[in-house]
Amino acid sequence: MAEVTLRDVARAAGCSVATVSRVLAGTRPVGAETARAVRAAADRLGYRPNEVARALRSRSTGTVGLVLPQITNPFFPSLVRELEHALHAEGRAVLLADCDDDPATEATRIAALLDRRVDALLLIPVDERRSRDAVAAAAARVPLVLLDRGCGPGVADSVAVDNAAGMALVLEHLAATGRRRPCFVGAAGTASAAVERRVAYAAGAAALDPAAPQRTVLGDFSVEWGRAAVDRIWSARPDAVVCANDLIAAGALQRLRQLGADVPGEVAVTGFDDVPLAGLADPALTTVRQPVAELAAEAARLLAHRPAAAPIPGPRRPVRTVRLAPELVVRGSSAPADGGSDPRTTP
Amino acid sequence: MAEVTLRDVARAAGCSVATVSRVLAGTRPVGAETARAVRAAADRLGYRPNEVARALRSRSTGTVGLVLPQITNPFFPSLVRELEHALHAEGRAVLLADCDDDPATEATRIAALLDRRVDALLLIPVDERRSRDAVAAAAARVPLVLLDRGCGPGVADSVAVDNAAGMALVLEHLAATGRRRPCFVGAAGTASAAVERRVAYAAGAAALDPAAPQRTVLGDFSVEWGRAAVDRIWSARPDAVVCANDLIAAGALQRLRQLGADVPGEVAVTGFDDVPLAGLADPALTTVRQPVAELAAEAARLLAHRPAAAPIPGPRRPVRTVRLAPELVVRGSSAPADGGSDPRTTP
DNA sequence: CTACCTCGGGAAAACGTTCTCCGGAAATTT
DNA sequence: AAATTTCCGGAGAACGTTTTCCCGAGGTAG
Repeated sequence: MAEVTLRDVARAAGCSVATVSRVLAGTRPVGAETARAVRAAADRLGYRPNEVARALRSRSTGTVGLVLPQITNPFFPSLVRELEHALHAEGRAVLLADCDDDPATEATRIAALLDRRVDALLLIPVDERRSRDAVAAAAARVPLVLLDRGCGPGVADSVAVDNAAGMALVLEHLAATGRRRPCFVGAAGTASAAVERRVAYAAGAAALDPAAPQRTVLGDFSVEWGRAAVDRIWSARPDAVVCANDLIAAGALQRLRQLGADVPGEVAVTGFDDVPLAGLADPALTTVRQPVAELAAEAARLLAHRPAAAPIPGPRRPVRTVRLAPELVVRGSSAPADGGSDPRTTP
Repeated sequence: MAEVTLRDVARAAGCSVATVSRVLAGTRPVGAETARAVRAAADRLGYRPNEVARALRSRSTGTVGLVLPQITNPFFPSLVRELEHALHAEGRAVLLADCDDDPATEATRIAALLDRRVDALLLIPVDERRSRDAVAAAAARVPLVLLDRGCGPGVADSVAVDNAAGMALVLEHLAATGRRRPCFVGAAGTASAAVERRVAYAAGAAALDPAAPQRTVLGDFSVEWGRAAVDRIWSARPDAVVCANDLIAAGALQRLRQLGADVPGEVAVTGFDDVPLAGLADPALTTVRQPVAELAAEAARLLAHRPAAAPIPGPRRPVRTVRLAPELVVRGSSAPADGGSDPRTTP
């Protein structure tokens, strides 16, 4: 009773293994009579196909590797969730790999997944530059879609939010609510989200007021940096602190409160990503929401449409890049100083 | 160049497939000369064993299924991370399944993982009662360890924090800092963490002051419920709100602030789990830290020591239950009303 | 009546490992 | 010196599918 195989079902149904396989996989028409008998037998014995054997024979494991920098980054869980659901809906399973924010670990994990013969990889690269080689190598072996962050031009298909558009939304909102002396707290390094957001800020701020001095400080995507950054900029008394993500913003908010600053009266604070804690901060954080569900759906779609590994490494197929529109979520942390409530404000 | 197999290596090394396998798997001593030749050939060709074929033949996929209720619950990511690292360190890969907090989905996911022939399952059950059948069935087929939440007595090995001890730490701390009229905001339902925490609260509160009336309200483990709960209890003016987890506590804190209550001066608030946002709340949340790394290590250890599925379903092996000691993390939300700072306070 | 399809079904060859036999050579024992 | 053990290595059978052949029966067309 330990393991019911095709042979057992065949024996019970009084036909050959091939026939059973055909009935169950629906791979070729089979006589109605036999089909019923087979299905009955399979049912009665509680047959469950061995996915491993199937994978070996058909050279497809029905498995997708999901590689991400750090599952503890609060932006990822909801993304993982959506991806898991999208893939499971197609009958594919998800092999998860956490890279500890380390490119070397990332390379190891990718190799392990390839050894396991994943059909495809979904990958959020740790670093735009230092992840490139491993990613390019992997992309040559299986369909691969980059998520959320890019990895150099032409390396692989990718899906991400339009960071520039998001930053523009923030700046526009701040300008519309009378903020005139914004200041940017970003992340250094070559991670594409970091780069795109700081470039977009610089461009947008300059467009709004070419005369204003640009005040920008760079650290990493952490709460600690948010706290530290405030100490570096508060002396200039900005009336808005634009942060490169919600973690930074949460840290900034905390420190500003400690310093006795009035948010949003004296200074507005904005984030990026709309992670769960954004709504819980006090005041609740105005931020840019990433369309997580669409991101996941689009990634799954790209995978499905990526014709399996080319038999001969022919002319490099052009990579596809999808940019999704973000949405501004206005909350208390950027309410107009005059106290007028924005209709879009969420509790 | 698409796929280097044992045969290719054997051909290149001038020996048989069996020998190559033996050298590479170190499964039987092989002549030094041949071994070198084989390794050289494997190296030169860039041979990588096909894990799928290996799995089929050796009846072990080197894969563990990780099934959890909702990856978006902020307590899980760090647990997932630790588990992933512990398992990858043993060369096992993690198949992730998210159940959307639904027992039916959970059953589906478990079945899918079993079809994929996972070597073992790590499972955080959605619900103590409604998950039981599926879990018991799975436990009969592969080694299975329950994490964080139980699933009825004798169903499977389990590892969890000692919720009673954690709740006792909280009550003791509150009593020591002069709180006399605590009130409990818990979660209804049969999830074991919910049950254990509310039972422990009731027991502990009664022990501290048998005369005091027990004030307890029950909802679920969400921020929204935390907010709503405050409206139900604030009229009784408790001097401490003990919450069943950090999400509830975060909601409670938020609502109390809206109501103009002074935390911690007028009322202390405590949580449970020590999720990342606990430290970010204002004031930072006093809570009970779960020893996540130990939890993961212990779970991995149980898996490793669980002798693979018994060939004959012999006498039910007694299940092992591990309870780990929690740690109280005192932060601002329960600072003594007199303003005296607790030495253990963390920023 | 012969020739040619179609249709349902079986035998058996893959897929890439691991592992059990087996056999010969060398080393050890009697 | 014969008998036994040890050591290396190869042939080939699994593992449980899918898929390619091939075959016979029945139908239709020439």
